[in-house]
Amino acid sequence: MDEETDLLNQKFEPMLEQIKVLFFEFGIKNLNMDDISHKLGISKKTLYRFVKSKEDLIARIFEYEQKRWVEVVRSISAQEVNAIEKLFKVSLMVYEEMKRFNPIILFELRKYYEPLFLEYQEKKMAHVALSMRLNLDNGTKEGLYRSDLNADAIIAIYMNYLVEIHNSDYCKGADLSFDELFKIMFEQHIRAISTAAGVAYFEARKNEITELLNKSRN
Amino acid sequence: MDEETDLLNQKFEPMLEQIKVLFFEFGIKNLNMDDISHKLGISKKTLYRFVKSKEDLIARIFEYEQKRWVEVVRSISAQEVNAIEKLFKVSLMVYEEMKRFNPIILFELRKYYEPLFLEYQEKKMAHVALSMRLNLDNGTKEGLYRSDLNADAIIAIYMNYLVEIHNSDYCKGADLSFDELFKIMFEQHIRAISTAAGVAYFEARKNEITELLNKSRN
DNA sequence: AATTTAACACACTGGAAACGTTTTTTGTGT
DNA sequence: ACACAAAAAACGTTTCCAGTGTGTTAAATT
Repeated sequence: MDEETDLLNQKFEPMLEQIKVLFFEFGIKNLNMDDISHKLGISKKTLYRFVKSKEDLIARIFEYEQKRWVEVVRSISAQEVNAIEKLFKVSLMVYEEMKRFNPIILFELRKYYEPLFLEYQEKKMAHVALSMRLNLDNGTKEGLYRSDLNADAIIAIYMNYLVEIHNSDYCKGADLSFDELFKIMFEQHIRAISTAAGVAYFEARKNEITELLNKSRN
Repeated sequence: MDEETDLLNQKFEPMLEQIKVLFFEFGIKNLNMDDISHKLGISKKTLYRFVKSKEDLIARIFEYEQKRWVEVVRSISAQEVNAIEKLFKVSLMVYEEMKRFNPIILFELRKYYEPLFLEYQEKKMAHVALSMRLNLDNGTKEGLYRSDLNADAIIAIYMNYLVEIHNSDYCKGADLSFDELFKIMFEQHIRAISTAAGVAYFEARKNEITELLNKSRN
C-alpha cells in the first residue's frame, strides 16, 4: 500500500514541476483542474489519482519546493569554498527566487491557501535559519567571522533583509535598483560579522562577486 | 444628458488609474466588483454609476490608457530635440511598459476579454506606427535618417523588435539581459536607417543614452 | 484469444462565488 | 425634521469549477 503510494509520488514529481511553472505563468485561480490535466496531456481522472484535491496539489508543490530547496543548499554546503562564498551563493538564489515571485501568485496563496502557505513559509524560514547557523559556525571556525556573535539576532536581521528587500520602498529615496540594494545589504552583513581576515577576503573578492550578480540578471 | 456623462467620466478618470494599479497587483479575475468598490472606498452602486459592467470597466481602462499614451508621445514630440533622441525616449517608454506587463494579466486579457484586448492593441499599434512615420520624416528632414527609406517596412520591423523582445528566446543563446538586448536593437535600428551624420550623432551620444537606460532600471 | 488494467474523453452535479440590481441604512446639509 | 446621496447589505440569477461517474480504447497480462 505505502510502496504503491511512493511509486505514484515518484512518477508525479516531474509533473509537479510542470504545474508549478504553469501556475507562475497563468496564476492559480486561472487554471482549473481541467486546464491542468489538459496541459499535462493526461485526463482529469488520472490527475486525481495523484492528488485528492486542488488544495492537496498546492500542498504537494510546496512539499516539492521545500525538498528541492533543501537539496540546493546541501549541494552548495558541500562545495569546497569558504563560508562567505557559500553565504553569497545561497543568498543570491534566495534573492532570485523572490524576484520571480509574482505579486498575484502571492495574493492568491494568501487568500485561498493561507494555512498551507504559512506552513510552507515557516518550514522554509526554519531551514534557512538552520543553514545560516551552520554558516556562522563554519565562518567562525575559518576565522572569517567574529567569534563573539549573537547568532540568533544576526540570523533574524539577515533574514529580514532578504524578505523586506521587495516590499519596502527602500529604492524610492535613493534611486537604487534591487540588485544594487542586494549588493549593499550583503556587504553590510559581511562587514558586520567578519573579522579583519573576513573583511580582507571580501574586499579581495568583491568585484568578482558583483560580476556574478550582473551575470545572473536577465 | 451628454454633458452629464462627460462630468461623470471626468470624475471617474483618477479611479481608472487606481483600478489599473489594482489589476496589476492582484490580477483581474481575483478582483470582483465588490472588492474594487471597497478598495476605491466607494459603494458598488456608485461604481455602477460609472460603468455598466465589469467588461465595460476594462474597456474604459483601455480607453484611458490609450489616451494617456497618446499624450505621452505628444509631449515627447513637442520637445526641442532631434529625431533620434525622441525615438529613443519613446522606445524606452514602450520597453518599460512591456516589462511591467505581467504574463498573468496578459493571459486573463486574452482569455476573458479578447475582443477588447485586440481592439486596444490594434489602436495602439496604429498609433505607434503613425508616430514612427512622423519620426522618420523628421529625422530625414534633419538629415539624420537616409532619404531613400521604405517607411512601411522599417516601421514593421522595428515594431516587431519591441514586441518580440520578451516572448522570444533571444537571450538563451548568448546570455544577454533584456536591457542589453534593447540597447543592441536600438543601435541596430539607428545605424540601419541613418545617414553618416545620424550615425555620428548617435555615436557621440551613445554613452549618455546607455546611462539613461541603467537609471531607468529598478 | 480472453481478461484485466489503466488511461482518456466527456458529461454531470452540487456548491460556491460573482455579477448586477434592489433595498435598507447611514450621514450630511438645509 | 426633511431631503438627498452615498454606503452597506441583501438578493436573485447566472456562471464557474472541483470532484465524480460513465463509456471507450489501448495496452498488458494470462
